[in-house]
Amino acid sequence: MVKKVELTPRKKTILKAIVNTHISNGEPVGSKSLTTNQQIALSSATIRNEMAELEEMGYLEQPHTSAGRIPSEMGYRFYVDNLLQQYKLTAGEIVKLNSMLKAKAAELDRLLDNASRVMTALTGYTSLSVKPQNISPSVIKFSVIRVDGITLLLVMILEAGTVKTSYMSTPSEVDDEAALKLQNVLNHHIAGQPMEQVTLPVMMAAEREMGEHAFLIQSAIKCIYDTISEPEHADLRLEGIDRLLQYREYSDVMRLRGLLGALEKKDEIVSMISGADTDKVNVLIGSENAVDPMKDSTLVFKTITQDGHIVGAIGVIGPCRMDYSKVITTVDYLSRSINGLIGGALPPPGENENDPNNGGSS
Amino acid sequence: MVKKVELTPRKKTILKAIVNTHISNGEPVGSKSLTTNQQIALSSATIRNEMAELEEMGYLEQPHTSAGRIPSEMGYRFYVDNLLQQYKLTAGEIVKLNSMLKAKAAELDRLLDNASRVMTALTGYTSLSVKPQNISPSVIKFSVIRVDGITLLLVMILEAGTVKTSYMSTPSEVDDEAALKLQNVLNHHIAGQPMEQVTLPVMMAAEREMGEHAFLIQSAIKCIYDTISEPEHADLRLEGIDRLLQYREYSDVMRLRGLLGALEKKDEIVSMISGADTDKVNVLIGSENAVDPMKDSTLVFKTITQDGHIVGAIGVIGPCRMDYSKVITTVDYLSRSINGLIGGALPPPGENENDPNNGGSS
DNA sequence: TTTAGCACTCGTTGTGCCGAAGTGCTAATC
DNA sequence: GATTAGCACTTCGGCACAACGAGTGCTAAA
Repeated sequence: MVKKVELTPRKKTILKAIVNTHISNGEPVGSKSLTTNQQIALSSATIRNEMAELEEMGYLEQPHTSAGRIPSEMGYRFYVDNLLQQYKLTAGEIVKLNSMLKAKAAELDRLLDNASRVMTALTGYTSLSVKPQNISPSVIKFSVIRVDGITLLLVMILEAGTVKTSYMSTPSEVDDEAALKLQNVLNHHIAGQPMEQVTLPVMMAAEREMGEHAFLIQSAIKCIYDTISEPEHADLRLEGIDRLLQYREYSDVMRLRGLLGALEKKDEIVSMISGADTDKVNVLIGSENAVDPMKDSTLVFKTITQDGHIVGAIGVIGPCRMDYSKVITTVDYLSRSINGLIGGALPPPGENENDPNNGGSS
Repeated sequence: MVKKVELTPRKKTILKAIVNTHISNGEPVGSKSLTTNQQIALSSATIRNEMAELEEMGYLEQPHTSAGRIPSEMGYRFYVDNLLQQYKLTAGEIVKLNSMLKAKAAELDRLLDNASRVMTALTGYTSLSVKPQNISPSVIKFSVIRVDGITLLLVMILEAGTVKTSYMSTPSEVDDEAALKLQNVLNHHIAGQPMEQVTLPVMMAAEREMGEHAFLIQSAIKCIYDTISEPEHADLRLEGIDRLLQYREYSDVMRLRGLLGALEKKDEIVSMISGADTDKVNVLIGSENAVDPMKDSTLVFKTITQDGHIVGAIGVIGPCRMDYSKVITTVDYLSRSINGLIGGALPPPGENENDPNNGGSS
């Protein structure tokens, strides 16, 4: 049923027009409504024939006999891959984007949240931001701060610059000197290696070096372990959920519920995103999404990387009939900006340089 | 129309029965269906009369002439204040609650998240957790860690034990000694006082003490200021939004959208919660909620306090016909547990001691 | 004071009908 | 051969209408 033939330019024009109008009004588009289109100087009958062929080829679908056509997933895919017109951010939009990012926000957390908010505001879709868990990262540097007699604060600087802190209770009183000692020993023996390699011999060496305060090592290592290897329950945040409801695709309660339920399973989403391409905007249309209740939706996202590691992602979720052009551009712009701000390799995008680089994925 | 008269015991029983059955099935309850109730050995006609009077008094409403009655907001209020039967957490539920809390989680953030999750799981309603912003807290103790030549990490221990960190770029190379110096000076001059009191003279004194590294003070103070006085954009999190959709109250898309939209305005919700009573479970029924789109919903929450300050809150949001008994008990149990864990004055609740202490609020 | 009975109300459900939109196909036209 | 006009056909959505049922209020009897 689906023949893989190159589309004629005319078919492309028609397909593009169909997708565009369907995206904007959500209704099946009929042959007649296309005759008003400037690009297409054809009668409705001709268009009907072309549409029939496009359907034959798999790019269009008909909800029922006497309705217009809507793009199939394959149609959207083709549109995204080949027909997308470049969206140009307006000056106002760029100002909005930048002002959001300029807000004192050196920390990734806050950057992601801000980005999420502005994405929702600009695109009108629900947006998401992800901070994936670090898989047992190693600590670059320790610092031990004595809070009071029996409480220490461990500060851990992790690989990507992330900072974690954790309070640690000590079995007995410790003084500043002991804290400093602990700090030195931790930096000496533990820092720089993944936690799996902190084996018994390593710990014993550390204890030896601690001298009379050896008892601190046990608690400290447990504390470190708990802090950095905690699952961090895959932080996924949604912003603007109410936006979903403006599309009739989600007025079916069961479908909406399914989607929301799926989005609650944050780990799944996060692992999906973590496995994606890091160098482009990923567009997962309909059943390209692994999770079943998302098969009616489209997820557009791009990862944030630092030193080659994925440290997060931002994206947008909405119906398949999505303003791809605008969404992709926005996601791309923001992710580049963030990458730039956190000191990644990519420069922050200039105001005129928007190259979404949207490649297919399925 | 609403006469303030004491209800007869029989009226109470009937009202209670009505609320209970309406809560469980969501439909208007008719006089006949109540005759099967053991507590009420009356004919439907008698019950009808009582119901008519209860409606007269304002406790019940009739969606339309030939439907049963549903509780009015006032009915719910009375139910919550006077008729609520003690819900007894089952052993299994307590296990669930505790296991969630035992998970290594000394940090409030994680505690709140966990609590939220388990609340949703146990009650079946959407739950929320709030971490309000600290209004310009003062730093108890500073620690300065030299990351590399031109980067320092400031660690700030705030009043309630919260730890904040922030990277700070230095204008020129600094060594360990300078970092240590900065730490001492910050602890000496800045620690312990609210940021408003860090005035020019204070800063100058600090700079004087810094000697050749005086230039660090400016950046440091700006950095501190940015970090601790940042609005922290009122952190409100929802868990289990999909749960909302199982109630027919929210199958009306516009209403649902309104509610979700309102919940997106996190600041409003947070400020509402921050202004609430700290020593009991707050129950805001329908129009007792300040925000308009929440007027069809009920919000049950309790604040988490530490040293008398509100440091967070957990709660549940759902339709007015909510399983108040279970929800209130769960929220109370969890909030007490958390208060206990973060070292508040209240002891964590024992397994048999559930005293929700639900007072009216409007 | 309670209850049985009955007329009444009103929402819900199911049915049939009609119009609108849009198609596919055929035959005429360029 | 490609395009177009015309027409019969299909399907959905909305509307009116009737039948039904649940539940009430009221009256009169127990």
